[in-house]
Amino acid sequence: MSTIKDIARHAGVSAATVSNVINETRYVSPELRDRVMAAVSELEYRPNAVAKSLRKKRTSTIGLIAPDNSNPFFAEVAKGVEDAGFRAGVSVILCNSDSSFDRECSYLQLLSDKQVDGIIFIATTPEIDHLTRLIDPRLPMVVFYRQSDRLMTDSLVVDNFGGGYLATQHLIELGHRHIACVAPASTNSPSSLRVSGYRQAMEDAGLAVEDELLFRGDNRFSGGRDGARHLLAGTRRFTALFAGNDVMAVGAIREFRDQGIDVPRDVSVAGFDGIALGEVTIPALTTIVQPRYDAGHRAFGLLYQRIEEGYNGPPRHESLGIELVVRESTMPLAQSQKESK
Amino acid sequence: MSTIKDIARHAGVSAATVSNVINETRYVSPELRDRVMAAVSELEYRPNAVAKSLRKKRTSTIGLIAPDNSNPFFAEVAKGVEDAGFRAGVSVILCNSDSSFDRECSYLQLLSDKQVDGIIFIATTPEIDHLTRLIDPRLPMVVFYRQSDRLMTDSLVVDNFGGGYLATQHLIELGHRHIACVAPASTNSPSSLRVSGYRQAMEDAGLAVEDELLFRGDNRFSGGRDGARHLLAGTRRFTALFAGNDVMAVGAIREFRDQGIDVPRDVSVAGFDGIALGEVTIPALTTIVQPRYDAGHRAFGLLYQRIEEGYNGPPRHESLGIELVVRESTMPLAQSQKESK
DNA sequence: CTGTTAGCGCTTTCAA
DNA sequence: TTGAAAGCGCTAACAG
Repeated sequence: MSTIKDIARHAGVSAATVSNVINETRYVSPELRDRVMAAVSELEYRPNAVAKSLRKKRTSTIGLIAPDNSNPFFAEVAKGVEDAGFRAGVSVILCNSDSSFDRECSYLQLLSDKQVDGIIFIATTPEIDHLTRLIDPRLPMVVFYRQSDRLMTDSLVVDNFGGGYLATQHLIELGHRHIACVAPASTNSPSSLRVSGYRQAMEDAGLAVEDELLFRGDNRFSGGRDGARHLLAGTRRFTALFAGNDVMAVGAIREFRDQGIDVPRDVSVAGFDGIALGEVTIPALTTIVQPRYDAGHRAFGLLYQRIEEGYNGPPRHESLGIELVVRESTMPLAQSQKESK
Repeated sequence: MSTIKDIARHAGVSAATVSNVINETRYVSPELRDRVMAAVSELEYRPNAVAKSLRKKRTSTIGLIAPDNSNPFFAEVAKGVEDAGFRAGVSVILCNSDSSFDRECSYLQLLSDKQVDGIIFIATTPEIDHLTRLIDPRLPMVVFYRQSDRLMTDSLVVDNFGGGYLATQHLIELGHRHIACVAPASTNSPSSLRVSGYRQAMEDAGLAVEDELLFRGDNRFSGGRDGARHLLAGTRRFTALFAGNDVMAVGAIREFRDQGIDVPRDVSVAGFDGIALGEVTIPALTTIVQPRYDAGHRAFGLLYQRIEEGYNGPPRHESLGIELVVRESTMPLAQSQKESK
């Protein structure tokens, strides 16, 4: 691998000149420019990005910390980030936290040590203030779902409470009275806010939230299955289910089916997230759609403004729009159900 | 941010000594060690990984190039890579090629410029020999699904042909005679080998492969839908479908349903990949399961042996086991179907 | 046992 | 309009 010095020697110019023609950073006479270019292609020179980073204190790399890239929701967000990054010439380091506080810490440190230009952080632990204290506060960071006044980071939030409310309200309007809920076990704000929205909608409609109908599991297909199994094993009847996210909704629907319960005929199920998968499952999922790909894009944009465009103002808190999309997994409470339960 | 020199000064030792205590790279007397440690924690010193990389010619970073991280199959492989990397202290740069040759090139260059220690490449373009010529052949690389003698890279392959054969044979054994096929449009070897396996199984059973029953679309839910729509619009009857991958299978099942065709009653569908999703769809997917997470792990392992463990031998070509898992989306050809078609 | 020195490959003053 | 020189923060000879 040839270095800038090899090119300089080969072209009979100084290293500075080589650098200047490559980066178009100051005028270089046509003759020299040509000689440099020739040397560059002859020796197949490629600038060493590590050296450049050390010198410029800029790596053109950001980190993306998310719980689990194999969950379609995070995968779709990640794709938005990667895509925006690619266009802007910045690469993204993929970090799965596995919803573990320790792993979040490790990655935060690692990224900071690697001198990334910024971090996109989909946090799952509540102690986020502690986390950010781990790293230089000047390191640009955009956090999903958390907004803290003590935190000087930008954030991208979604109205989780409103979404939970909306989904539950939809179920209530369909005539359901006994509505169960499954949500991620983590006490992280996104899912608990969704559950709060569920509670509020129930309360506003004068319906009781029965503890037995509230299940917390892990944020995967299996979590949804566990929830459904648990609910079915309980003594309380229900005709509808609000799942804290689509993946759990799909898992729950499957478990219902395995136990002879049809969705939506016997139980209506509403999810949250709007992952692509929800459009093709049978039944297609009624859910609160949030823009995943676009969220990734916007998160990157926020970061980029600080990294490249010199924005240095106060933290910004943008919010993502959500929308109730009614598909096949919910339906009006049937007369037969009303009578039997 | 303090540097190693700050620590050295603060502890009254040389930079070399600081480096040596931090990296435990040679014996340092307890006194000095303590002083260094004290300075490190007082100044909250963190070594700059970029500087270290420049010096050591090692970045502890690898690149992962895959078509699309939001496709569950690649997502699950990526997770395996990331997880193995995390444990070994190497970070992974996420690169979506979007199945575009240009983008594969860009990323290969980028990664190489960034001095990554290795690349895991899930290639989708046939011109892979050209691609690898873009970068230093000494850069460790493990390629998925391609095995080229001209290529000096390690590879991880799966018996795509055998899998396609197996899935089709399963359909044939169920009594199906008119078996359609949808597969990714790319002429990349994985999917075309799967289709070849399908063809061979048909031929071995004395069945005709009808061109009209072969559809190529994109490797997403929508590709599967397109395939189903196309097949249904055609004049040829079919009672079963082999989909080149699970995502297309799920899309196809959904489209069938939208057009009043029930799977598996009216049409049996078999997929390929074994993504987690296939266990929870309704109907659950009959498919050729390949180890996704484990594949990522193993790919990383191969790379790591070259990066860290000094392996410098000839290219290795490992293969991943596959398995036919029969679930709900396939069933014996019903008498009624036999008569009507 | 530890410190000095050189240098990884690049960019950026500064000087000409 | 260009070159020389310094230096980003670290590690690895080499000396002592």
